[in-house]
Amino acid sequence: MKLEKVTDRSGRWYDDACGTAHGLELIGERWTLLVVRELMFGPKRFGDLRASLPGLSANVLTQRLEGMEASGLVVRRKLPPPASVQVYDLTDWGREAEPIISELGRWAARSPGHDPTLPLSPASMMLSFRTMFDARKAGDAEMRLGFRFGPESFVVEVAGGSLTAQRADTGEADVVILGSPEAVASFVYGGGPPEGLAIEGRREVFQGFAGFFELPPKAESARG
Amino acid sequence: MKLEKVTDRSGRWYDDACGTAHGLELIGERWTLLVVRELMFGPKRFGDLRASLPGLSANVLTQRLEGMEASGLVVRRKLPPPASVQVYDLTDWGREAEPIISELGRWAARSPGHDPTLPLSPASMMLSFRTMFDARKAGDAEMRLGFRFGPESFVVEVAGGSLTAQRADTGEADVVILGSPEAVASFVYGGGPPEGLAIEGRREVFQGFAGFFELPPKAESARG
DNA sequence: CGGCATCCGGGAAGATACTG
DNA sequence: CAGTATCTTCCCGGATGCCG
Repeated sequence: MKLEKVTDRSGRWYDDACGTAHGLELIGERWTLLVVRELMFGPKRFGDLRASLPGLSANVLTQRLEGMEASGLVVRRKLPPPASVQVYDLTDWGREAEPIISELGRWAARSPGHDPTLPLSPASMMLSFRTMFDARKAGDAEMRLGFRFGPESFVVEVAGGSLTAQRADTGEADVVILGSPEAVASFVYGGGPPEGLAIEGRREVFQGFAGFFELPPKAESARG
Repeated sequence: MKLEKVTDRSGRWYDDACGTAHGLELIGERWTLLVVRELMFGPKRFGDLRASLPGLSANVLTQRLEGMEASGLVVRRKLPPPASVQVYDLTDWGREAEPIISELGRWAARSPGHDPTLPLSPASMMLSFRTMFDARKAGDAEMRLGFRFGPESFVVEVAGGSLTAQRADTGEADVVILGSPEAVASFVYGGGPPEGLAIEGRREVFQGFAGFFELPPKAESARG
């Protein structure tokens, strides 16, 4: 039976009462944390998850979702008619894993081996805004930006020294940016020109927004 | 050659510019983060690492240490004579992974499936103090506690609403606790009597110290 | 004994093809 | 579209053995 496989973890686990070890048992398997990342802005369908994680094959995704459902990270839900499709969503507790993702990302951005030119999913891009936002640089600026990555759109709001990002319609934004997550990252973090982006509305707002972020310095690798 | 194996990650990696994904490439392999945890309080020898991670076999530990050295997490160092033994130590950057360990532990402690009766290493115990310390509960208390787990000893200091824990001689402590990490955890987090512990010095200081910690409430597993 | 290489069995990951 | 079935490849973990 399938349930046995999910719960029979004989030998493969850490036998360690440390919370960190238990955390690794929950989200330490390959791909699991990236699935959490992709669900962080709301439910997704099986196929959408596959599309945003190109290296992940269908059978492994099935296994991961089963395991995550069994440990209470994820719920499988049917959208109400007329959609009537099945989606996967994080539980409240699963969504509370965001600080882990943030800390991991913040730390790894300092790695000498980090290659920022690889593909980037929309959810990654939005999460990185939350992680890398520098309230000191933003001061008391207030702005609302829309981002459209193909069919997915997000609204990012800066106000009172904090930043929020949500999946939402870009209707009321001061400026709307259309393009790929990679192009947005290259502009905001790379400091280059806004190549490959279509910008509708108050362009200078986006320019100012880009000044609220700075990649941390690379770590020296050979220091003890 | 061996170096090729370490760097040839073709196909097995995430191809994702997100910092989180890169972080998983660095510390996402099985055991890696637990090795970091064990080194968090200072260098250790190969055999000491094995002893504190019972499920980890020698060949896998060798592979992990090689990978961690290659990515700049760990340095291999020879202690000066007369010790003249080889030890592994975290780099500064490697030590900065502590927030990841903390967040993961804090989050996982809320898991319904967490079993706090499993074995616990001294380093885990000390890290959990750093993670779970509640400054509000400590107020302006000041104290210095020594912990002796077999050959390893630590000093924990509470002062000014913050807690520090280091590997150090227990000489100048107000109270010294001798026993197993499991017994300490059971007393501090479980709220039971101090069974299996020998307490030298001001017993009431340890009692008060235990009041500075509280496990967070378990998460509801079936909520979206 | 500490550190590392080698061999082997079991199992997880990845690719592809297939089904409702 | 949402998975399942199958097959291959590679990793994990245990045992053994080699050198200092």
